[in-house]
Amino acid sequence: MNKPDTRIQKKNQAAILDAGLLVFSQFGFRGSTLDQVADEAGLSKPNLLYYFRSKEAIYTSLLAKLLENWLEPLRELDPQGDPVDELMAYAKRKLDMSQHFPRESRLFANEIIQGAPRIGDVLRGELRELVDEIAVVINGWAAEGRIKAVDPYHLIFSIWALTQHYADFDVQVRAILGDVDPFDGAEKHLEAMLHGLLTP
Amino acid sequence: MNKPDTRIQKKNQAAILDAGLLVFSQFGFRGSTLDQVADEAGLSKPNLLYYFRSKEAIYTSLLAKLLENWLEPLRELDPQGDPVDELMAYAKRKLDMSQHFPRESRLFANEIIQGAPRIGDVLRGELRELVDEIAVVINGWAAEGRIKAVDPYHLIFSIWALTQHYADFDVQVRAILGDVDPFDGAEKHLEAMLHGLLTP
DNA sequence: CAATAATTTGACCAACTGGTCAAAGGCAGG
DNA sequence: CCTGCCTTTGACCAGTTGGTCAAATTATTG
Repeated sequence: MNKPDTRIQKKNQAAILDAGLLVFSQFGFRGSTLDQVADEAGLSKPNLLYYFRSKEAIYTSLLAKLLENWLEPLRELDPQGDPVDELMAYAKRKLDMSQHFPRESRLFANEIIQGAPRIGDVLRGELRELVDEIAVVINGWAAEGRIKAVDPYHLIFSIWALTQHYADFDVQVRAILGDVDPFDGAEKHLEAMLHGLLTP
Repeated sequence: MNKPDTRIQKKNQAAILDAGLLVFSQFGFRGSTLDQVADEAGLSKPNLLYYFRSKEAIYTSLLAKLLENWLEPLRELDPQGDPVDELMAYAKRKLDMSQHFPRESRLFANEIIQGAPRIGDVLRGELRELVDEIAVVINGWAAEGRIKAVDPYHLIFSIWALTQHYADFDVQVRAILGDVDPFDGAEKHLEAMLHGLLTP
């Protein structure tokens, strides 16, 4: 029964999601209006609602897409690889996302700050399980003496915190750095931090 | 001309600011309504507006108070002290704020994510100057060989990022840690991070 | 206790909100 | 060119929003 989307549908749905991402990531769900999204997408409000059932539908559609990209890098972490390399690679992947998809990061941040009303289940379910698995791996590495003993959970938190900071607090970072590109120094600093934390 | 506030004024203004802090920190300025704040404060909406000119006035009043507490710990950093001790003390001060004043942290986060429309000037002015001064101090310490060479700006960012993460992403952190108190491990991890980053 | 000032409220308003709907406009295949 | 479907829109609606105001209520003070 699902007819494949026409060209026009694809284009407009993409435009709406792109506009929604921009608006929702800045003002959060409650602070955003359909008119803002419609303007940004270059469509009329009723036209938006022809493609999406409701404001909520646009938002949850964005969140769903986001969660995939959010969890994926975690899965790519290879227990067989070199500990420092693996964690560094993960951190860099996250930093790249902050650099190239800051709106996604801010959307996520907004949702969490609001209390994660729509993704709390994923956090307590899928995400937690994933992190638990990785914690086991990291503890294993530490037990083998391949890295220093660290709390794996807080290690992961610090990678998240630092990398997402460059997207979520972009305005503040740039206010302080002036013309210097934040991401130049960020990567080196991230390396230094992980190195100091992990290398025996 | 400024008559001192009566008991009733003090009580109600405090109630309004407390309610405003709760509401604004969760939903941001645009996502919050005066009715929410009024309910939370246990006052009627017109009564709110008897004490504050507008929604904006409540919000900016909160931001002003917040900025003081936000900048103060930075000023307490003593260039004469022991580098690692000083930075560690600063980080712990920030972590304590995240633990005991998470709403303030989230209010700040919301404002920044929105693009800091009301405090951009402070960021580019007062905050930037302060950070610049501290950067000089840190660079001095490094030049004297008392700490490893680090980018002082990104060092400060990582302290901010990590400490505020525990307040702003509280829901996510607790979703992952379950019953474990985040702030137990956080302080130790913060120490480990700074130690690894600073100790030669 | 009366008078004055501070506080609280219900009724109200214009603008905005998310959402509906019937009708009109456009576009493909025959 | 016509038919049928996809797309777009203007008009509209009920509920919410920030904010006003005059009147009522409650302190405070001489």
